[in-house]
Amino acid sequence: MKTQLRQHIIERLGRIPDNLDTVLASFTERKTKLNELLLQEGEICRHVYFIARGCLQVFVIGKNGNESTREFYFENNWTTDIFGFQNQLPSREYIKCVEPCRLLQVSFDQFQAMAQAIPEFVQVYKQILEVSYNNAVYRVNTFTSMDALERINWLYENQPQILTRLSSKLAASYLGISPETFTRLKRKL
Amino acid sequence: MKTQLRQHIIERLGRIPDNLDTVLASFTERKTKLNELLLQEGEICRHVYFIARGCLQVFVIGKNGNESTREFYFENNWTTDIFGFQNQLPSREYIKCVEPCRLLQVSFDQFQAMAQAIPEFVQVYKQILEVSYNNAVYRVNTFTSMDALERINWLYENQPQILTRLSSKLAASYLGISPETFTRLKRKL
DNA sequence: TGAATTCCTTGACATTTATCAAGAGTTTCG
DNA sequence: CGAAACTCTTGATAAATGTCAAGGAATTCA
Repeated sequence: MKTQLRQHIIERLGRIPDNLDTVLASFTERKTKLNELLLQEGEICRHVYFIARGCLQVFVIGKNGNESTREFYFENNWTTDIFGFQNQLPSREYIKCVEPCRLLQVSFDQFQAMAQAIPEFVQVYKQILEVSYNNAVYRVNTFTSMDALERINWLYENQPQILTRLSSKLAASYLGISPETFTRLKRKL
Repeated sequence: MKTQLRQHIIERLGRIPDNLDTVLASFTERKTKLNELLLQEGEICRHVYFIARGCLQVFVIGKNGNESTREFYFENNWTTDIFGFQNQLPSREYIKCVEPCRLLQVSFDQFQAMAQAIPEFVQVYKQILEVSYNNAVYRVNTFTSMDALERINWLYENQPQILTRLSSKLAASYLGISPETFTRLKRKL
C-alpha cells in the first residue's frame, strides 16, 4: 500500500522529495469493511485518508432521513472533513466506505508535524484544496443551473465511475434525486 | 479605501505584518457602476478583488438563459475565480457588481510576487481558501438535502443580508428557484 | 450455499416548482 | 424630473420530481 502512496506523491510533486520516507512513516495502514463509517455527524474528524483501494462516500442526512451525497472519492484520492479537521470542530457530514477499502491514514498531530517539517507538503495541500474547492463550486453550479436529466448527462461525461461502479441508489443520492426518478430518467437518455 | 484594507489585514493576522505597506502598494483602487461585469465566461480572470464597499455576484448562465448565483460577496471580502486565476484558465463563471462598488484589485503577477515575498500572505490565502471551500460544501449540502422552503429559512438565519439588501430576483437566483416561486413561498414563512 | 436483506423497477398518485401572461409598482439614468 | 426599463406579484396551467406500494432480481454474509 505504501508503494502506492509513494508513487502518488512522486507523481504529484514531479520528483522525489527529500523526506519521503519520513512522510510515509507517518501513515498507518487500515482495511475497512463494506459500509464501515469513518466519520459521523457531530464527531470531530481525526484523520486524513488516502485511498489505496475502494471508494468513500461523503454525505449528509436530511430532515426526512435521506442520505445526500456531496462527493465520492476513489483510489489515489484524499478524503477528510477538511474544515473540521483543520479546526478540530465537529463534522456536519458522514464518511462511509461504500466498498471494502484499503486506506492509509494520518492523524491531526502527524499532519501538522508534516506541514511544519516539509514545505512541499504545504504546497501539495494547497493544490488539493484548490482542486477540491473547484469541484465543490462546479457541483453547486450544476445544481443551480441544470435539471435532473442534464445532471445525469453531466455525470456520464465527467464521472462515469459513479454510474458504472456504484449502485443506482448511491448515484441518485449524488444527483440529488430519488432512486425512482433516476430509474425513469435513465430511459430518456 | 486602503485604510480599510489595512484594517482588514491587521484583523485577519492578529497583528501588524512587516511588509504591510508593500502589500498595500500592490493594490489599485477601482470604482464600478451598477451591473458592471468584472469577468465573463470564457475570459481569464486577471485580478483578485477586495470589496471595500458594495456587493459582487458570482454566477453562471444555464442553457435556458437563467442566471444561477453561486455566491454573493459583500464588504471586507475577497472575490475572484480562484481556480481560473491560479491556473490562468478561462472562467466558467461571471462576476458582476450588483451594487456600485469600491474595489481594491491586485493582478496575477503582483499576487504571485506577494506570495513569494510574504510568508504570512500564503497563510492568509490558505485560510480564505479553507473558508471558501467550507462555504461551497455547505452550499452543495443545502441543495441536495433541503427543499426550497428550507433553503429560504436557512438563508434567513445564515445570510439575511441577501434577503434584506438585494432584490428578490437575485435572492431567488441564489436559492435556485424562480422569482415567482420565491414570492409564493415567502407567504408560507 | 441459502436465508435474509437490500436494490431496482413499475404503477398510481401527490406535491413541488416552472412557465407564461399581465398589471401595478419601483428604480434607473439621461 | 420623467420616460424607459426592470421588478414584484398573482393567476392559470404545465412540467418535473417525490412518495408509497409491491414484486422480482441481485447481493450479502453467516
